[in-house]
Amino acid sequence: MSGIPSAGPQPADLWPEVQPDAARRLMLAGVESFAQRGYHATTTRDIAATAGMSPAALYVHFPSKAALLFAISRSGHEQVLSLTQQAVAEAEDPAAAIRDLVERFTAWHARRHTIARVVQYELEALPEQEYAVVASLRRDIERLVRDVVERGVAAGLFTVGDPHTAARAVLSLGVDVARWYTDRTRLGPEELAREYGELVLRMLGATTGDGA
Amino acid sequence: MSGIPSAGPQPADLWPEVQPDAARRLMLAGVESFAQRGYHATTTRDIAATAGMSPAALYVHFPSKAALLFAISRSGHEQVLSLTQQAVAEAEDPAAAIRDLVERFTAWHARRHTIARVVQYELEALPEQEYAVVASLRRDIERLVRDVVERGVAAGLFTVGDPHTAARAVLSLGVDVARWYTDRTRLGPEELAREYGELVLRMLGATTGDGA
DNA sequence: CAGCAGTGTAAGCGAGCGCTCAGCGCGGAT
DNA sequence: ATCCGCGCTGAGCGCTCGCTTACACTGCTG
Repeated sequence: MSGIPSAGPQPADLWPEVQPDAARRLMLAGVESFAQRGYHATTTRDIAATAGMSPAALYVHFPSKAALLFAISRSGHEQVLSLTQQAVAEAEDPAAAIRDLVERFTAWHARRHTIARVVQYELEALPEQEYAVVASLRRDIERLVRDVVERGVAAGLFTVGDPHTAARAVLSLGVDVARWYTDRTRLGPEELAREYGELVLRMLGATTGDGA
Repeated sequence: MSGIPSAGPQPADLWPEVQPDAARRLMLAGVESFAQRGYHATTTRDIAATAGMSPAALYVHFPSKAALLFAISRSGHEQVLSLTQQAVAEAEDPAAAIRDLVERFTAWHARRHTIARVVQYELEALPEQEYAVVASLRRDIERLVRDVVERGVAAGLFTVGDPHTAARAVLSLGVDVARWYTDRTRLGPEELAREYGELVLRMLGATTGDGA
């Protein structure tokens, strides 16, 4: 998969750009802990221990436990937004855009289910200002999907009663993957993604079935 | 606050059978607090204050904060299971069963979105033994849905690649309603439910479209 | 009237929380 | 050789947490 030795379910190449190596290890440890127990049930001692440091080391790199969550959450949301934008930009028509979007969105939530869990389910633990930043990113993602669905309906490619609700359903399907997907799930991220792409296109009443 | 029957978003008739009135008020307060802030971020003082009592009063009716969560979670899961069973029992064929099931499941998660949030997203805060009880209820629900989808495929009513994944998707759609639905959502629970029923039948490639 | 079970409270205990701070080791520049 | 500053630690502060205890009030029973 990755090319670098690695081993274990933890994606080692997640934030290659995050500078002091210890800061990256803390983010990794934070993701692991927040995903497993939730933000509020995780102690700074948990995170530090997972990262192999003393509790005080966290505060050398992050001003607070909440700031660590924010770094993880913002980065994750930016990844999802960018992946969504790419799908829409590269597709030739709304149907292809939706298929590509759902496939990438689903595969990301399955492959990165640990981060995805934090991104999707721990955002309400963020302080007000930080919450506003990720809420804005989330609105961007939602608007993007809604626009594609509406363009598809306008072009006569989709037949749905309420485009707004249909767009919600499309995102719901992908988001919820983060809740139930584990490393032991029978289908791999790409297989699941392809399956979900099919399901969503049918759900939207896409006239184009398969084709190239 | 209450006293008078209903008014407000809080369903006053939720647990009419729960015996000492104060115990029911504590469960109501727990639901409200757990849904808003999450189990771990909620203090026993929060719950008591919302219920209009002193912190110690909680321990007159429940042996622990976790026991209160369990009472809420088990009751919610039992409601969902029973509503799912009814839909399957009363339907004439798998297509009608799925439509009815999705409609009831979705409407419940929308109308009771506060409890649904606790039921779907706070179960991992339960102690091991209590978790096992609700996990068993959840497996029952999943098996029920999977069986209906498989019967539909066997009868040639549905066309899906992988019934197991399709069943997951059906439940996902409904569960995720608890995450995003609010009292300010444009569509009411029943409207949303009907829309979702349509979407799911199309997603499963149901040959029967509408009809009575 | 006494006795008692059921329901509630004020006060506070021990533990663990997020976070701080004085200081230490070590690599690189002087 | 010395010094500086970054990365990190051990110790611990102040606070809030879940929960307990001792006690009070109410209404029912004999």
